[in-house]
Amino acid sequence: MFLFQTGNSLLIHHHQLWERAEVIFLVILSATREIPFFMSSTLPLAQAIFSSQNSADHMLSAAASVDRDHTGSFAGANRATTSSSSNILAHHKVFEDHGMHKAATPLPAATCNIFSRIQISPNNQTKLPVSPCNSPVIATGSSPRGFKPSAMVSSDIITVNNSKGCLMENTGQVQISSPRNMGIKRRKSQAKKVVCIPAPAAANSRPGGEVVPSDLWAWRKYGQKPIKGSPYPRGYYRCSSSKGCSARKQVERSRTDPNMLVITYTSEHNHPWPTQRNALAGSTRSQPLKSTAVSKNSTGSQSQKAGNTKEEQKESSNETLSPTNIAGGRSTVSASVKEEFDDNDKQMEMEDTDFSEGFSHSYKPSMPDQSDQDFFAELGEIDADPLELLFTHEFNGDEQKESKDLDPFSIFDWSGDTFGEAKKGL
DNA sequence: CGAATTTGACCAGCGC
DNA sequence: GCGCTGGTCAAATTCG
Repeated sequence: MFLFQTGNSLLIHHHQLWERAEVIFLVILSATREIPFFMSSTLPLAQAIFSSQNSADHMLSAAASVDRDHTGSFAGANRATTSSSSNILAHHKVFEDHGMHKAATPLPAATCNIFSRIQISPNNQTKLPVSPCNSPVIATGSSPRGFKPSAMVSSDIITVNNSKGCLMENTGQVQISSPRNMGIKRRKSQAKKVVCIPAPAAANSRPGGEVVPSDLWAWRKYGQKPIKGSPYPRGYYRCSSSKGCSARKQVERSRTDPNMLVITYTSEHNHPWPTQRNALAGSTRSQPLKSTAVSKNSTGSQSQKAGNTKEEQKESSNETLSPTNIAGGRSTVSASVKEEFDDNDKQMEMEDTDFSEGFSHSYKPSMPDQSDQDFFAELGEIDADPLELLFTHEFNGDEQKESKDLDPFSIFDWSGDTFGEAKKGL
C-alpha cells in the first residue's frame, strides 16, 4: 500500500493480490471536501472514477471495491477513511453523523457525504460502509478478464440501505448492448459494472444535463432515452477509441439522488488503453468555456428537467472531466509517502491496525529508502502503456519497481497538468 | 469538411 | 398477441 499525502488529499495506493493484476485501491481523502475516494484498477472504471470530481478544485471521487479476499481491502480502505489525521477524522465524523443514512437536510452537492452501508453478500456478511453519494461504487455482474469478484460488490447481492443512496441496479438480469448487431439476446449475463459517482459540481446547476466524468477512453454518444420513472434521461455511449471496440457505457442520474451519476459499463475494451492523445482525439467535442454559459450555469435552476438535452449535453461534453481538470485548483503534492505490502498477511495486518493511529503515522514518511522526491522523479520516467503495466505486472516484491509501475499518475497521464507540475516540483 | 451529437424510428425482450 | 420499455441505428444537425 502506498500512502501519499497530496496537499489536502491523502492518497492511498493499495495494491493487493497484484498478481491478478486486478486489485488496486486508491483512496483519496480531502480535508476540505471530506470525500473519500476509492478506485479500482478496473481501468475504465478507475478512470471514470478518478476523473470524476465534485468541484473544480479538488481531485476527489470514489471507490471501487476489488478484493478477492472478501472485504479485506475494501473494509480496510473504508476504515482508512475513518481514521486519523485531520482529514480522516473529518471523514469519521461524516460516517458517524450520517449514521450511514441520509442526512436530515440535503447537503450541497459538492459536500454530499452520505455514507450508507452495502451488504456484500450472504456469504460475507461484512457490512461495508460505502458512500453511495461520494464514493462511486462498482458492482460487477460478472468478472471481466476472468476475475472473480468475490468481494467486489456484486450486483445481485448488493443492497444499499441508504434510501437516498445511489442504487446499484444490477440485478441478475443484465442488459447488454448491441443485441441487434451481435445477434445476442438482451438481458443475458454479461460483464456489467455499475459505478455510482457524485455528479460533478457543474452538473448540479444543470439538472438533467449529464456531466459525464471522463475516463481516458474515448466515448461517443449514440443515443439518449428517457427512462421510465426517472426524470433524467439515460445517455448511451460507445467506445470510440477503437473501431471494433464493443465497450459501452450508460450514464444517467440516480433517480433517488440527482447529485449522483450512475454509470453502467458493459462489455470490455478490446484494445489497449489509449494514450492521452488518442483519448482526447476521439473524445467528445471540446467546447471552450464561455463566460455566458458559465454565468448561465451559475444561475441555473434545479427545476430544469431532462429534455434540455442539446445545450446540456454540449456542456456535458465541455465539462467532460480529465485528470487535468481534476488536478486543477489547489491540489498540490506536498508530501508523499508510500507503504507497501508484499503479501496479504501484511496487508491484513495493516488493516487490523487502528487506522486512527496508524494513518497519522503511516502517511508520514514511511519510505525510508526513498525520498519523496526520488519517488516522484521515478514516476516521471515512466513511459509505458499503463494498461500493459497494469495487466501484465507481476507482483514480485520489487517495491521500487512496482511503485513505478503502479503509479497512478502515470496511469492517468497527468503530464502537463497542474498535478504533474506539482509532482515535478517535489 | 470531418467528427460528434441529436433524435426519431426501429427492434427485441418482457409482462400481462 | 399486444403494449411497454430499453437499447441501438442512422439521418440530420451541429460544431470546430
